Order: sequence, then structure tokens, then C-alpha cells
Amino acid sequence: MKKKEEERKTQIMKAAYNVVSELGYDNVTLQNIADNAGVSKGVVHYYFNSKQNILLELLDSITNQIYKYELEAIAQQQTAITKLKAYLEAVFVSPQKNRKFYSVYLDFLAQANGNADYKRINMNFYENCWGIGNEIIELGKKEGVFSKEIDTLTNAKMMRALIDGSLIQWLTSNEKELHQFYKESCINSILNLLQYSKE
Amino acid sequence: MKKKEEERKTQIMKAAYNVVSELGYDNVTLQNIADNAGVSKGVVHYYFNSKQNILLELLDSITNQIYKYELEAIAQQQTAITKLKAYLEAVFVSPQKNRKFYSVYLDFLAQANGNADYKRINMNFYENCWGIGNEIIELGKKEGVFSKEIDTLTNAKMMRALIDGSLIQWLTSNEKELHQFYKESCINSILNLLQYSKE
Amino acid sequence: MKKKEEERKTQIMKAAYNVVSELGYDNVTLQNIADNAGVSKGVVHYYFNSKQNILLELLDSITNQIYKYELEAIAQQQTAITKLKAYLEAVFVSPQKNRKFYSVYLDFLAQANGNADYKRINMNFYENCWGIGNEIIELGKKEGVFSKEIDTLTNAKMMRALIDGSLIQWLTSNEKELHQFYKESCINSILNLLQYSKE
Amino acid sequence: MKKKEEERKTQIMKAAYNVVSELGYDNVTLQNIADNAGVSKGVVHYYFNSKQNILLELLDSITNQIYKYELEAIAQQQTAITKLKAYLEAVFVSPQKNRKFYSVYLDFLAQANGNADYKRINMNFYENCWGIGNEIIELGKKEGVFSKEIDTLTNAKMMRALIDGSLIQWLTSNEKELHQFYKESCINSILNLLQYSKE
DNA sequence: AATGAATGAGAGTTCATTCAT
DNA sequence: TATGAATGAACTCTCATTCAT
Repeated sequence: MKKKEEERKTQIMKAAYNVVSELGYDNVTLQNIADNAGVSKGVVHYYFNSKQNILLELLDSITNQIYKYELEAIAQQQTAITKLKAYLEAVFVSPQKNRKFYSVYLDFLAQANGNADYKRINMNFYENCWGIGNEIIELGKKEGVFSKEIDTLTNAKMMRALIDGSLIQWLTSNEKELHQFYKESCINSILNLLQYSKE
Repeated sequence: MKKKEEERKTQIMKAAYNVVSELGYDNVTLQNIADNAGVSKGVVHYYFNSKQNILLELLDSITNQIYKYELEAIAQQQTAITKLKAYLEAVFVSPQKNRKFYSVYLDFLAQANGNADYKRINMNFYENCWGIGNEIIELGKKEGVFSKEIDTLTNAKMMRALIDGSLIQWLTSNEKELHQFYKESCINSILNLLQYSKE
Repeated sequence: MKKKEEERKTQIMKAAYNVVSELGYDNVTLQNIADNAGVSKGVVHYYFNSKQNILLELLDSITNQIYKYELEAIAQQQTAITKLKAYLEAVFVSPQKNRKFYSVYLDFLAQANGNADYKRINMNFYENCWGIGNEIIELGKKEGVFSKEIDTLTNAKMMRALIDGSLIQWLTSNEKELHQFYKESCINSILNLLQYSKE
Repeated sequence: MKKKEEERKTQIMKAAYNVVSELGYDNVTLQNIADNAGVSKGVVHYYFNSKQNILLELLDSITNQIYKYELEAIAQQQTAITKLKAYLEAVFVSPQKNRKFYSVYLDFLAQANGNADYKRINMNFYENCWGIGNEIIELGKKEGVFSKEIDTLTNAKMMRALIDGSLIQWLTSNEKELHQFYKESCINSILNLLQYSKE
């Protein structure tokens, strides 16, 4: 019983993810979501109490999925450098998936500015991301491959800023081949930041 | 005649900027804009042909203003390092102005994903920003203060990614005092990137 | 089997009475009724075929209960005057019960205007009430305590009009202490009408 | 300008009156009202901010109109008895108008039970009606045609209860010819109450 | 040049009813 | 018997756009 409910919610959330990525946050209607999920409009309200709720759970769900995927990626590596590379491979997973995730995520970032709930969820995502950065940097310092002079948290934040800024730039560029460029540039820049920074 | 028309359009655009920053892109109505501008709803349609047009011109206008402001800032400096610092001072102008600009800009970035016009305007803004980066980096290489091994355009792009990523992070954090932290972290990271990068 | 069904229907009807009195006729949902009865929404449909049916049976049920209660009250008295007083004590039973009954009854009266079924049930209730009035007045005429000149049925109708009009006025007044005032005023007016009327 | 707005609101309110009397309070839709008024759905919202507002103003409007009509009727008479008769002629104006007004009024009375705004408006109407009763009774006492022993306000309240109760009974009866019966019975009962009451 | 009244399509939401389990 | 998931029609309300003045 509980299982079926969970399946339905997942089904609707996937539909919402599709629709938001295709039409953009404010063009989404419940009818769109229902159509994409292959259910009636009433079902959407039955499982979520409002449109707001669906989108709230969607943001929560996709950021957590991204985070878990990244966590798993670095867990399979042993050294700071390989963990860092695995992390960036996970982040820059593919043009298709990045386009989908970042176009939806950007919509939520825009909404977050005036919405405390979205803000909270995004803050949580940031903290998770910074946590990954922290872990890698600390390990690198221990290994002696990263500069001991740099502040761990600050650089974790800068890492994520570089990643988000890059993928947002890439989204605008609209060219698939640039995905590789941004991935490599990001890796190089981060490596340089962590290895050679002074002061 | 022409002059009055220009004034009216500017007046309405300022109102649109205020309203979008306060309410968010998709909560804006023409009535809001008209009220904020102190004119009737009909006037807004008279000078712009549609709501879409106002917002299109708004994005164009604010990105160009930001660009000009940044250009002027670096024009007053002579060396690469001072130009870079002036650039970042111009970008991180103040918590109030950054909040206003970036909340509106983020809204447009989100919209841009499905809208070629927004995309084009943003691409133009990016190119302007990269141009500033290029100029500073080239000068620094000539002066010998920046590493000659780095690729100019790539690093100009990374600079802007770091800036945008930082200010978007800051927007979510919602704390005024962090503005200073992000500004300084950005300057330090960029300086380190440009001065010590290898390969 | 039959017994259980009867119990269930009673249980649901009590719930309906509670819910209509609390929320008002048009704010009632089947879910409310089901919740108040502690059963599932499907059960309500199982025992009654439609929402309309529940409410129809509710009106029938509560008007008959009121009538029976009034009948019993006058049956315990022997004289016209004591029967009349007992009748009015039964009608003005208590602020709580009057509020509950009259708020629901008023809802039905309002609905009755466009609904022949409600109208029929209410007409039946009126006839029952007039019957009580008739009985009391006839007895009083025989006893010589009421004027022989008055028309029995007409005065029975006026009695009930005075009662309903008073309790509806009282409902609006919203003050518990006025309940006593309206009860006494009603008794006095009816006594005067029946005892001293000319022509 | 103001005049046209007033006309439109009146036009819409008349339509609302028609529609509520035909369909009943909770079956009314904004589309019905718009259709009956011969305007678009948007216009109704343009002049009233919500459905609730239309109905609130409707109750206020019709009760005040009724009151003014009654006031004018008694103003044209000089003695207590002729004023009383004129009042009742005004109240029982015609089967058509009574049916329309009382079916709508009954809807509002039912709503008033859970709505403070409706309650307030109805209370105001009651006070106006009691005021008319007071004026007539006081005059009759001065003239010596009404019993000096009766309490003025109490009897004014009972008068109105008798009137409302009678017309509500008549509504259910659904027979045009009974209108005359209820009018006459009401007049006779009130006259008897005011002339011959003891204690 | 400027107004704001009027339109109507389309949004989110509610809920009686149906029906597979 | 009993459940509650699913449906979809119908509701109120919003708002870009049009247009007579």
C-alpha cells in the first residue's frame, strides 16, 4: 500500500522534472504534469496538496539525488586528486543530464530569492556540496598534494561557485561540445587553486 | 517628442526593475509596473508592445549598465592588478545593489533557458565580461605579473564563472556580512589562478 | 444485518447533523461527514446513494425528532395552558440545542425554495406543528380559557410563525441570554393572542 | 465617470439578485451573474473584488431597499392604525416580490449563522425594522389605541418575528392565494397583540 | 498621448462520484 | 462490506491584451 503511494509520487515527480525542464518553472501547469505522468489532474492534488508542494519536493529530491550521486563517486576513490576528478566527472555527468538538471535548478535558484522554503533546501544542498569539497581538500592537505596555507571551507565554497558558474555559462552557450571545455577548465582551475595558492 | 518618449520608457523600465526585484519575474504584472511608475496600465502597452518586450529591454538595459559601470572602473586604473581589483570592486558594488541586480539577473538566466532572445542578450553580456577579463589578463601577462602559461579566454571565462557562482551563493546565504567574504575570496582566488597556475 | 445497516445510517446521519451545523449546508463535504462519523468516504456512498440523499434524510429525521419531542411534551400535560407552556418549553429546549437545530433547519429552509423534496418534508413538518397548535387551541376553547372567536388553524399557523421568527431572530442576535427573553415573549404573545383576540 | 461605475455595479447587483433568487445562494456562479447582466466574467471581478463581496453588497442593498420602502409607506400615514396597515401592505407587497426577496433573504439568513459580516448586516436590518415597530407602537399608545401595558420594543420584535415567520411559511406553501391569507392573519394578530394584551 | 473598462482564456483547486481491490 | 485512489467537471480568480474615449 505504502509502496504504491511512493511509486505514484515518484512518477508524478519525474513528470514534474520533465515538464519544468522543458517549459520552465512558471509555465508549468498541473495539467502538464498530469499529462506527462499519464494521470488525471486530480491525482496530482491527491498526492501533493498543492502545486507549491510538488515543486518543493522536486527541488528537495533532485538536489539530494545529485548529492548522493556525487558522494558515491568520491567514495570509490582513495586519493584527493582522484576523488576530485571523480567529483567533477560526477558533476559534469553529461550534456543531456546537466542541461536538464541545471535548467531546473536555475529556476529554483531564481525562485529561492523570495521563498524561504526553497532557500532552505538550497542552503542544505550547498552545505552538502561544501562538505564534499571540505573532505577532498582536507585529504589533499594530509597527503601533501594541496597547499597547507589555504582555508578549507573558503576553497570548498569557491570550488562550488566555479562549478555552478561554469555550468550556468555553459547553459547559455547552448553548444554541446563546450561541455567538455568547461569540465576540463574547471578541473584545471580547481587543481591550480588548491595546489599553488599562496597567502 | 523623441526625448519625452525616451524619458517615459526609462521611467517604466526603472519601475520594471524595481518590481521584478521585489516580486520576482513571474509575479510581475503590468499593473505592478504601471503603479510603480506612477502611470496607467495603458501607457505601458503604448511604449512597449507587450509585457515580453519590457522584460527583454530590461535585461538588455541592466546588463549593459553593469558592463559600462565595470568598464569605467577598470579604465581608471593603469596596471593589471589594480584593474582587476577595480573590476571586482565594481562587480561587488554593495550588498543592496548586488541583491537587486542578481535577483533580477537570476530570474532572466532562468528564463533564458527556453528563450532565444534572453539567451542572445545574456551571451552578449558574457562576451562583454570575458572581454574585460581578456584585457586584464593580457595586460598582466605583458607586465609579467600573471603566468604566461595560462590561456587568456579560458581564464576570463573562469573568472566570470567564479564571480557569478559566488554572488549566487551569497544570494542564498541571505547574510549581508558574507558579501565582504565572497568579494575577498573571489579576488584572492582569481589572483592565485592568474599568478600561479601551471601547465 | 438490517440492524447493523440501521446503526450505520444513524451514525452517518448524526455526523451529517454535526457537520452541517458546524460548517453550514454548502460547506459540507462527504469527507467531512465520513471523518466525523469515523468511517471511510466510500461507506457514506454505500448507505446513501448520493450526498443529496443524506441531506434529504437528515431533514426528514431531525424534523420528525423535533416533532416527536414536542408531542411527548404536550402529552404529559392535561390542560390547554399547561400543554401550551410545555410545548414552548420543548421548542425552546436550550440555547445549545436550538442553535444547532435552527442553524441546520434554516439551511434547509433556504434550500427548500428550489427543491421540491425539501419543500415536501418541510410542509409535512409544518402540518405536524400546526396539528399540535390545533390540538392545544381546540382544548383551550373547550376549557373556556381561549377565545371562541378565533380561527383555530389560522392561530396555529401564527403560533408557529411567531416561534420560528423568534428563534431566527435569536440566532442572529448571537447572545445566549436572549434565549430566555424570546421564550418568555413568545409565550406571553401567544397567550394574549389566544385569550383576548377579538373579531 | 463615477456615475457609469455606479450604474455598472447596480446592473451587476440586479443580476446577482435575479440569479440568487432563481438558483439559490450556493448554486450561483460568477458566470451566471455575468450572463444575467450581459457582461463578461471579468467585469464582475472588476467592480467587486470577489464573489463574497458581491453577495455582501447584495444583502446590504436589498435589506436597505426594503427598509426604505417600508419607511416611506408609514411616512404617508398619520395614525398608528393606518401606519401599521401601510407597513404590512409594504411588507406583503406582492407574491412575486415577496417570493424573490424572501428566497434570497432566507439564503442570507442561513449564511449569516457562520458569517459575521452577514450577521452584522442582518442585525442592522432587524434594528431598522424594530425601529419602525417602536415608532408605530409608541404612537398608538399616545393615541390611546394600543394597550399602555405592553412593552414597546418586545412587541416590535414579536411583530417582526410574526412577519418573517409568516412569509417563510408562505414560501414553503408555494401557493399564491395564501399570500392574502398570511397578510390578513398577520395584520389581525398584530392588532390583537397590540390592542388587547394584558399584564 | 493617455486612460482604464472590458474581455476571456487559462490557472489552481475542490469534491461528488465511480470502481478496482 | 468497506476502502480510498482516481477522475474530471466546475468553480473562483488573475491578468495580458484590446480599444473606445
